[in-house]
Amino acid sequence: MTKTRLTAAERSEEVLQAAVVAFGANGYAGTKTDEIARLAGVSQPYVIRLFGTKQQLFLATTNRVCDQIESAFRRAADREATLASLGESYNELMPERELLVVLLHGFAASSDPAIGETVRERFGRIHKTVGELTGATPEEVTRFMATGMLLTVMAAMQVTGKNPIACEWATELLSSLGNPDED
Amino acid sequence: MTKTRLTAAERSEEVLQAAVVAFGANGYAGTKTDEIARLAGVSQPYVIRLFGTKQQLFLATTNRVCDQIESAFRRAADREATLASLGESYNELMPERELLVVLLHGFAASSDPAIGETVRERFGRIHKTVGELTGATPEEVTRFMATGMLLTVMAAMQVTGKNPIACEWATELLSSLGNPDED
DNA sequence: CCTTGTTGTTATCGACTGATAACTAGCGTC
DNA sequence: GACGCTAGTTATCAGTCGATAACAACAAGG
Repeated sequence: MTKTRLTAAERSEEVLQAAVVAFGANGYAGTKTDEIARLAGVSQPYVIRLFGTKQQLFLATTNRVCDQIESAFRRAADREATLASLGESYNELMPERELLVVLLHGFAASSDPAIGETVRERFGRIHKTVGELTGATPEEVTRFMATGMLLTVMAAMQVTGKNPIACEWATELLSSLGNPDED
Repeated sequence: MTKTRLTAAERSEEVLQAAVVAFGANGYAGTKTDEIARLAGVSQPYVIRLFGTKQQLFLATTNRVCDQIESAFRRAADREATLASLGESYNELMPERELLVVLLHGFAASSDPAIGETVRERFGRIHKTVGELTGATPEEVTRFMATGMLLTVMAAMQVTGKNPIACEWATELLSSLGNPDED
């Protein structure tokens, strides 16, 4: 457990992973840089120096999360280019509940101009990517995104993911997602 | 513009309306009680004394917002008990973008146990209410909620509501909501 | 008009929190 | 094996923010 010295890039990567967890749990305004630092095992000022600003760290975290979501969709489309296939990749994403939830916190922090701009751009990109990957109709893509938002919100409410909070409506709702009348 | 003296209940009501605006704009952690106070035209300590705690004020705000959403749905069902009718009431809710967005901020703040519990309870209630009011199948209700979440997220991103931020994907997405292949 | 209860304010605390500055220490290299 | 560069720390500030306490002003009743 001796202090392992890493390059700035490597350490930034670790901090970014910690940031996903921390921001996912408490959102942009609700997360202190000190908590991220503790999760990453470094000092709080160093976190700031690596990313310049809490805001920039959040933007980096958001972009990283969106990259991961998109690449998960790409991998799924690689196996089978259907909405159903991409939908299954949600389950692949779910275990790390934070991924989706960080995005939700980005939406919530949209009143900050820089965050709003980033988040709109990334959401639009995901929307476009899903359409291109599957060749589905706009209506189908929109419904897919809608379902995704519902799952994201439920993840934020902690009724999905590992050890979810018990909730009758949640289980009922999830089961009614399993059998859509078509697809 | 002389100081109008109100009863505590009346003033609380005004503060609550200000809280909807403020929390809707910046979320739970991102909003300062002082800003709510300024919006309501009273001093910050008085806001605290009326509600005890910032958290309790947020809970009151959340509950009030959910009440308004539910009653909007009830009014819509009173006119016509279909999902399409309830869906139109979204447009009625939209002008005050904040209403939906406050709820989103509640989801985002679910890591706070008290907020999480409240928000889960209220979301489940809305879900149940929609089902009861329309008699739609669980799958239909779920899809309705999913669409609602998508609209809520878009409201948070400021691409809907009065003077929305221009966005190609947003207009495209909204138009594909207008013509679902059935209903 | 004076007392009393309720509305509302000003003053202020104490904890927090992002950011800066200045210093320390490991690692390669000539 | 000193030098220099980059990784990382400790110390600390300056501004914020929720909350408390003490006080002020207004209205109603006797």
